[in-house]
Amino acid sequence: MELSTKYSPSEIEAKWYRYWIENKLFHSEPDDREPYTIVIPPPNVTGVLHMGHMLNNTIQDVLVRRARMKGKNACWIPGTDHASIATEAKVVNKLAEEGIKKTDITRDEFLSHAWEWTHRHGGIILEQLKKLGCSCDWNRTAFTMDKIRSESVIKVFCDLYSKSMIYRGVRMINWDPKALTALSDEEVNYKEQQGKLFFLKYQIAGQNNFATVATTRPETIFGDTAMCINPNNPKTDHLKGKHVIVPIVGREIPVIEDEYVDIEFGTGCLKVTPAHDINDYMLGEKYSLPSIDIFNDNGTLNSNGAMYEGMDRFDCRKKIETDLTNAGLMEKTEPYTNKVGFSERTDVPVEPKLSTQWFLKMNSLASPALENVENNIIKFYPEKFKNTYRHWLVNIKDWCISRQLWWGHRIPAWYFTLPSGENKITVAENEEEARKKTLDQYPELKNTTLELRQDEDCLDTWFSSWLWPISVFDGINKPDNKEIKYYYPTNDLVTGPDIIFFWVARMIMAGYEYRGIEPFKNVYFTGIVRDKTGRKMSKQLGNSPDPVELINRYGADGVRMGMLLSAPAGNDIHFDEALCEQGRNFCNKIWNAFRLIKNWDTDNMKPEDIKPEENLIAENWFQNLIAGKAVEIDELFAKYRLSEALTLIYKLFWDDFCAWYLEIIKPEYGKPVNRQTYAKTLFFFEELLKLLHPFMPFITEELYHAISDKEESIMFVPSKIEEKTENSDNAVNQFENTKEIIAGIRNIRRQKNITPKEILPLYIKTKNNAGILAPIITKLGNISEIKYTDATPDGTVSYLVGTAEYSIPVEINKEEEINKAKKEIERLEAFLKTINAKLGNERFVASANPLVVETERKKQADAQSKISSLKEEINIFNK
RNA sequence: GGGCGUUUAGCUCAGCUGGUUCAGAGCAUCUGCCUUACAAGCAGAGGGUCGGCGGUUCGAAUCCGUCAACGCCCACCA
Repeated sequence: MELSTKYSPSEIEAKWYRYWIENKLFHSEPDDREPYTIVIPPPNVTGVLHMGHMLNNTIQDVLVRRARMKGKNACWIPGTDHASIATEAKVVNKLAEEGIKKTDITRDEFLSHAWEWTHRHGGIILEQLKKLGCSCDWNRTAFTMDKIRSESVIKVFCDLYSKSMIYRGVRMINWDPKALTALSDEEVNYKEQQGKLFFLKYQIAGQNNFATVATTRPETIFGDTAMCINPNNPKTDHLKGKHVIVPIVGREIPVIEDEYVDIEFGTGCLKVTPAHDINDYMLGEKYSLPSIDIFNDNGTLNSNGAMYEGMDRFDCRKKIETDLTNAGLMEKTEPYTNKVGFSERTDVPVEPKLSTQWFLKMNSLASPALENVENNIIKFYPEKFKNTYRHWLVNIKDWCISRQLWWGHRIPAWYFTLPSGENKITVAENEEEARKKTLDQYPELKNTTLELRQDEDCLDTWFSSWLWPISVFDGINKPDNKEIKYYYPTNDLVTGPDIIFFWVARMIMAGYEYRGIEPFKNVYFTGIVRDKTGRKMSKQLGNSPDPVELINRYGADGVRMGMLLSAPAGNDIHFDEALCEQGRNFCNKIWNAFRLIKNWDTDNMKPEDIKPEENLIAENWFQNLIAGKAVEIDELFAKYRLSEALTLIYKLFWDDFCAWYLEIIKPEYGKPVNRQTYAKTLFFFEELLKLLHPFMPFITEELYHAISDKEESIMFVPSKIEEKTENSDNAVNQFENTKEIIAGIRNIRRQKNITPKEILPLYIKTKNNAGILAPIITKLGNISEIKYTDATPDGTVSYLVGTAEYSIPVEINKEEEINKAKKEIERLEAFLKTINAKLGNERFVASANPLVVETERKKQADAQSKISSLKEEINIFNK
């Protein structure tokens, strides 16, 4: 059989993914096996795959495939998120390109455009995940705005409202003047801005004197309803009890006193604008100040802005600076750097604004969420994120859940007016229900034409996401259904720490509120994917590689390995394409190991009675090695140290299996292999493939079938590795020692320019030869014979492994060898000195662990014995 | 301003409750090899006073204090 020396992934990947899907191998149904469940963090429905998704989903797939292989009923639920603000913004832009303004069309028209957009672009990302090899149960694909999920959201809203946990209130919120919506605190990013500090002069009422105020936002003077000073500030004493006049508008406002004002900052006078600053708002509440809103929703000034009405807030700032300067009311300006909040979605400065919004009370939801992370019912990996989590929950504020958007779940609240003229609200799952409820509550409305107007706003996207682990199993609408009972709580959640509040914390809250139990047991926080210079990957920088392009270039297995190698939990990953190359090279190595084994002459295999001794040793060694490694891998998985688990398997395959095991058992060219050895080798190869399968699903499935005829997919085949025994470590250690002996031979060959083909004898001077695996040394060292001697023979170069001395006859430079030995003696003597110091220290011998003392004694003896060997060697040279 | 975290080889990191010759791994680099599985490979080698200073201890990369640099989160003095 002729096989290319290079592994080519593309056809193989397509073939096996098709096979997995056609045979429904990812599909899960409840049965009597133990479930293992992951819900995907739903990506934006119209998004495309980026490197963050690659990392996140590779990790999930590794965990799912590992669980599946361990015999669990693994179920990975895929799906997408409607991403209300982001998607609505995209649709608005698209309509704008066609010359359509959102304000010119009806809600229904807009929504039909949005759905069309969603259907056109939706799900691309899920197709990309398939390329990566993700083993999601695609029959269960969910969408946050499909029927089940929408009904769940509405139901939960009504429920929380009926429990008085949802309320409507006027609050200072972050307003996005571009998206025309309220934002939650978490959706605002603060950035440093170069601006100016303006010193404005307010005339003191009834005097010809002025009080100066320092502000960064002179355009908000129209909303001023007080000036505030610190009662303890002597410099502003003269203002106590006075009134001042707001420039331009000429309105008189009181001077109030509060210690909130920083005496050191600016002039010690603060202008108070309750409608447009969160702190001023609090002052306004405290002193019952009126609140004057001066902005329209789009950030232009309203009629309270006098002659500036209709002007944009930033234009107004410039204009008012000029006007105040001309009027002599601008004392001065200074350059000033401050932090301004920007909308995460539209990147425009947010405007603090008083507005009527819907809120969810968080206190009662927060306490079980906090408690069950603190007590490790839900574990975080890495644990450090518990700190962040705790901090947020302890200082939690009510959640503003309404958004002034159309794309999303419309708030199920209906407004109506009583005959008395009073306005009322009914919250119900639909209009019909609302009508019924309203009429039940107000029988007097029965004979009127009751007009119900539904709230125009939508719910925050996260108000659907927080139900995700429940709603994907329809556990809100049908709390007792078979699926939710079987799959929930899920096992692992894999996500980024940036959404720990948005999503993780709130899912935990919803879990306890609606199921009375945690939604998942472990949370694995991935890092942020950065480029190799440490910059965050972004479209703007253009430093993010296209994941699909990477897969085409290196193969999905190669890319998966590249991602994982650099990704310890919680650390940012510095992504470098070189790692994908390493992954691809590894695939190639596996492929070539397969070629070697596959091409052995199995028709003329030797009968087992002449099985070479070295094969027996190698089989025994590798058997023990893999048993120990399997245990280590389990331990690493238990700690979610996937990158280390992969590295371990990588070295096991490459260094131990290929470089040592296969080299030992490899028959001479064209010669047949021993039958037993062959069977054993196939066994090892298949077990290695199984260990690798969660990380590299495609190549392992391909080779599992190609190496020997198999019916079943590798993904369900449990490991057949025997348990580690007490003798395992001995066998492994003995082999490690042998590797060093062989390395010594190779080293001498290299130093003396002796080709590996030249056969050499090896002399060994040792007190016991029990630890020496002669047949292995003979084969891999290309040694003619091994002779045990009492003294180092003349005309040889020697080296030490442990306490034994090995020598090979070569042409030598005595001077050089003596110097080498002297150097080594020097090193050993220095080492011995530190050990002697330790052992000579009574307090060490008395207080240290006896085992430690024992090893120190052994080190001492070893060093002494090595030194005497070397001295003897020098003597021989000097003869 | 408050909190959290990081700092170990050129790069990315491991080193768990101090003690296994503990200073490690992978990649990169250098040297020699196209040795019939694999040059996307093989065989070797070099490279670090574990961020600085101080302390605890018989013993510190590991524990404590402090300083520095970097990163993240929270708050947001107009």
